[in-house]
Amino acid sequence: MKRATIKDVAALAGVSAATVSRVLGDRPEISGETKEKVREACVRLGYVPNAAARGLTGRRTHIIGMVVPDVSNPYFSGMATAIERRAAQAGYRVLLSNSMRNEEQELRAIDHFLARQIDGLLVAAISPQSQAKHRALIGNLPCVYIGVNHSEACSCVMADNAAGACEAARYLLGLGHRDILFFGGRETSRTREIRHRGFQQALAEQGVEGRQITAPGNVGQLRQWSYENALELFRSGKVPDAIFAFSDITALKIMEAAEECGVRIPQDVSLLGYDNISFAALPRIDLTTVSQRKFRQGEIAVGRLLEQIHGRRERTVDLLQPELIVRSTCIKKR
Amino acid sequence: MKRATIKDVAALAGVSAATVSRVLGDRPEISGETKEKVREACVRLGYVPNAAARGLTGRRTHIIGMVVPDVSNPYFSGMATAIERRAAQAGYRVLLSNSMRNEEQELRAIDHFLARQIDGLLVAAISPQSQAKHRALIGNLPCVYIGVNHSEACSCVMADNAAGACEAARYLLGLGHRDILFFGGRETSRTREIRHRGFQQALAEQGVEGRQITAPGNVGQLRQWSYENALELFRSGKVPDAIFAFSDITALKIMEAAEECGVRIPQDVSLLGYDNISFAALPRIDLTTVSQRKFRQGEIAVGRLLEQIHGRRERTVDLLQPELIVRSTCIKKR
DNA sequence: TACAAAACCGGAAACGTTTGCATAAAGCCG
DNA sequence: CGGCTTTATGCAAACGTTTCCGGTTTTGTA
Repeated sequence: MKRATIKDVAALAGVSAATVSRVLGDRPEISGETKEKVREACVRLGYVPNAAARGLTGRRTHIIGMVVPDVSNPYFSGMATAIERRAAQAGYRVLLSNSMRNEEQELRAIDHFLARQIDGLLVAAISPQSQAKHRALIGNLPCVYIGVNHSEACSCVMADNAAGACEAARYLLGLGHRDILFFGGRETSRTREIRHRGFQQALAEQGVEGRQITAPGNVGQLRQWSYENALELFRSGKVPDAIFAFSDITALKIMEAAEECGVRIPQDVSLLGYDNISFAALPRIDLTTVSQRKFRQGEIAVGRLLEQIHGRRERTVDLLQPELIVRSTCIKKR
Repeated sequence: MKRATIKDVAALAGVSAATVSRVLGDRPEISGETKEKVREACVRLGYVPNAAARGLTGRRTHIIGMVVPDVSNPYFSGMATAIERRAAQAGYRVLLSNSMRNEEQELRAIDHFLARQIDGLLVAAISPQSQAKHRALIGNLPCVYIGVNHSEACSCVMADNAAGACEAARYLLGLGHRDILFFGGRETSRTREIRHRGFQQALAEQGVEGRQITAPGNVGQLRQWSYENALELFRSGKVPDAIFAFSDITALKIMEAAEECGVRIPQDVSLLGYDNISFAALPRIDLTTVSQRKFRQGEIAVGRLLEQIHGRRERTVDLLQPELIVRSTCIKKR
């Protein structure tokens, strides 16, 4: 039950392999009649070109690689869907890898992808150190970073985290809160750093000082950490006016801890998230948050990558403006 | 900046290409000394074997294909993570495709995958018709179906949906509910059919009759449909004792509609979901549901697929026992 | 009608591996 | 020390395409 090759098709159609190849490429130099015959032979044999052989002749493989920390995270799974769809439309397939926030795994994945002759790479790097190491491997392979970027030389598409955090913090200030706590995220996370900077800037404008609590870089389960530390916070009694959570997932964990401790949101403390994952919109949650437009990010990233693959080599940077989504977890300070 | 080939390595190490190939395969018939030399040359040149060429020689590509309806659905994204991880551990990469519940896209994806000489295929088929069509394409390529299966001939791993639904329905009956509504899912969905069958069976045991509301097969946004129809249900005033939702996502939409209509859960109506997606565990949601153990499913699926790839050709069927997760959305009937 | 230009197609090399077969060197036995 | 087995390596074919370079045949033009 071996698969038909181009030679089989050629034999059946009574032409040469070269001709078949040209028909498949829909090149102009063959007669309509021959094309017909060849196409017919193709379907008769159920012929499917062998991608490996194609890749070998030095041309496109039509595969792009994508490495993210974890697709089961709604943020990345949303992006992944958008990416896969746009890529498929353009005739590209995507090879997936989860780095699980592990530098070695991230590098190994990229290495494997390179061996596969991928045409381009999309990566959500876990750290600046890690990204720096990619560069050596990648060479001048088309590549765009998604979500975060730590290099002046790389193309990227990301949300303007500083602006988003700034806008959100201003909103909190506008509601009269002054004791605002920035909660969560790994201290090594660049994204956290940027959001925190936007947050600080907004506070500084009003001359108020902010607090923060961050997770050590090496915590395995950030969710777990968030829950435990929120619990501790609420039990300590030093509950702030408002909490600016690093992410929606973090915010959800904070809610959970609050529930546990009898702290009411938003009556006792306002809570603001970041990401606008789908569950934030549920009535029972109804979390005020900032939308990163991950879907759009994915689409743009693929678009930019394809541009690069097709020859455009300048660096591109797309900064999407995040949007504050006001729901019910933040209210005016009494 | 061309990549180094095996010949370059061979030249640098002063051996033949064949020898290099054998070193890479860590074959026993070469001397330790030569191995050293070759390995050294490899790192010096930053050599990475060309996977296309490897695939061409008729051997393994170490790629498996995975097609699911939509990775942004938490059910599949959880499974995808598990799959990718297990596959990576075994040295396999995974090519991802979303069928978006579209038969043509599903088939096209499989076709592309075949052209890529994948070693095996994991698919969550969208319908029996669709799956029947795969069979012709796939031939005897290793393949295991995940989540659903409609063919006696295919290997598969799935949760025992009938048993899960049955157990859940018995639980509802045990709480004293008699007017129980099975809500949601596409009428064309085999999974829905099976869950509904389990549900009916449990009811039949007690001699009670069940109602059901299903979505037409062609609705685009099932979530939207669920929300609207739940709204309609609650507004009609014909609120049942309990609702058995086809999935957690559906249940979430039902909650949303209930909120909107002032119907209280669980005081006015008990609600039970299915899937145990992560958000079901949040205190604000705290949905009673059935766990499908999607993570475990993914792991087993990869395991079975690898077995097939490595030669074992009998059909395997793994039916995981689902687990009822009791939370707070179902209470005793008043 | 003759000849150049187009149009169409085949031959063969090339892509980077793996592997069966051949071969050379080395070790073993008596 | 001569034949024989082992061990270690090289040669070359094969995998399925694409594409360059020509070679026929047809068409157009004078």
